[in-house]
This record gives sequence, structure tokens and C-alpha cells, in this order.
Amino acid sequence: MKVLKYSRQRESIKASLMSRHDHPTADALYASIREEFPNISLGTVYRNLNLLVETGEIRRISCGDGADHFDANMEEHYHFLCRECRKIYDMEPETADALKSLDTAAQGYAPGLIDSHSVMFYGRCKNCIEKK
Amino acid sequence: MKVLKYSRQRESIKASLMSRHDHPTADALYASIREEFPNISLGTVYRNLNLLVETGEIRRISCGDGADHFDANMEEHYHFLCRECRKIYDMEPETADALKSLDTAAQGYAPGLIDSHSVMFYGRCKNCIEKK
DNA sequence: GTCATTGCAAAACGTTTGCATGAAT
DNA sequence: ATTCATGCAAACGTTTTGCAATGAC
Repeated sequence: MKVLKYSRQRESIKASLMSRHDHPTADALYASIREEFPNISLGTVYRNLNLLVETGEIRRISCGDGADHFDANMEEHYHFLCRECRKIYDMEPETADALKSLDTAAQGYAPGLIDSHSVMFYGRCKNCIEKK
Repeated sequence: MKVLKYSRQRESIKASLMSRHDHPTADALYASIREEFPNISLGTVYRNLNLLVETGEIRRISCGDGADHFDANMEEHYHFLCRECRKIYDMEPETADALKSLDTAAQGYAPGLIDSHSVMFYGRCKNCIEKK
């Protein structure tokens, strides 16, 4: 098994992601990392994001809008993509019941092993509804 | 607003998708349509799949495995992607409660308007768990 | 006749990879 | 000294697009 070596680029990528409250794409993250590391390459950003996902330090959000998004918040929560403004919202389950039901619904498919951190919802957000 | 004209290619794409129980990608669908329309182009398949999604006749499944998948089953159900075998399963909510809780959890974000047909779950399926 | 749809090829997009160089252990 | 990580550029797979020709209405 491969042993990770320290790299300041990887640290910076993780730190940058942790400091954000949005859910940036690799490219958006690349743009902000460049302020600190003007020579960093996009390939390095992708490679390290993949590593960080593998080690469970960050999470990948594939919402189907073309590019993957990333999130350093590893607490149990869902994501909601507004199909109108394309913004991704964090979505905490309102009640323990909601969570429990999700797990129940999942039992038949992957008993005890569902990765419920990755549930994706789609719709139209409050903001967009009110603007109409 | 654009008015759709009849096209046998579009009909065939929809019919082909309706006849399948899996969740094919555009490319997989293209391969099977080619048996009936040897000259159809991949661009046409993509264009029509997009049209059919817009009109609500079929559904797009973006599970983050590289390519979008499509589904002609418009009944309320979720999808589950096994991260090991990469198969997509249909996932009927086990109980009305599970569904209700999902809707409840969604109220704060898109009251009454969440597209709950598109909830995606991720994990490891029973088959893959048993094989270990 | 008008305008949507097609096939084709090229381009666009997000992401991965090969390789020679550099950094960490 | 070994082996992982980097920057760069090229390649990859998926999807979109421009265009002239065809088909639906």
C-alpha cells in the first residue's frame, strides 16, 4: 500500500477547502489556491482532491451539473442542488426521524453499510421560488 | 417557445429506453438504437435525450460515475449506486414514512416543490457484500 | 415555405495520465 | 537512496455545437 508523503500543496488545498462555506469545483479551488501557489497545476489539484477523498478527509459531491464539487465538512448532512440557480445547499436532516427513515429505506440494499453522507436532493430553492 | 416536431429517431430512443430495465448511458442506448437505425448519430441521441428530459418523458440519473444514465420509469422511486460493481438499482421507499420524512426534510429548502424523484443513494450493494 | 431535426465532424469540457524534475523521508 | 509529489502538456471520455442537407407540418 502506498504511503503518503507530506506536501504543502495538499495541505493548502485542504486548508483552502476547509475555510470555504460553498462547495467549490476543482477549478474554482485551483483559482483560489493559485494566489498562494502561483505555479500549482490543475493536475496537482485533481490528484490531491482524489487522495483526500480516498483518505476520507474531504467529500466529493457529484450532483450532475458537469463538474464534481468538494466539501470538507464531514459531518452527517445531505446536499440540495437548486436546478434554477445551480447553487448547492447543505441540508441538515430536520429530525432524527428523517435520518432513521433514510437508513431504513436503505437497509434492503446495503444493510448497515450505506454511505448516507452522500444523499443528493434536487429541486428549486426558496430564493428562486420567491423571485418569481 | 419551440414546438417539437415528430421524429422517428426520438420515438425509437424513447421506446428503446422504455423497454429496458437497466439504466443505460447515452452511449449504451446509442449502441442498441443502431440496430434499428444504423445511420443515427450519437449527437442525435444526446439531443433527443435532452429533449425528452425537458418534456418530462424520461429522467436523467447523474450518479457521478462519469456518464449520465437515463430512465423511462417516471414513478416515484430513488436510485442506489453500488460503488463496487457500479450498478444502479431502483430503490422503492420501503414505507410511506420514509417518503414522508424525505419530504419533511426537504421542506426548508424547496417547500412543496422538491423533485424527490431524483434522490441518489450511494453505498455497497448486497451482492458485493456477500461476495467478500 | 418555414422551421425543427438530422448526420457528421469538430470543438468544448472536466478529468486523467505519462514523463522528466524536484521534494520528502 | 528510495519513492512519492509536482508541473506541464497531451490524451481521454463525455457531451455539445456549427453547419449544410433533410423531413415534418
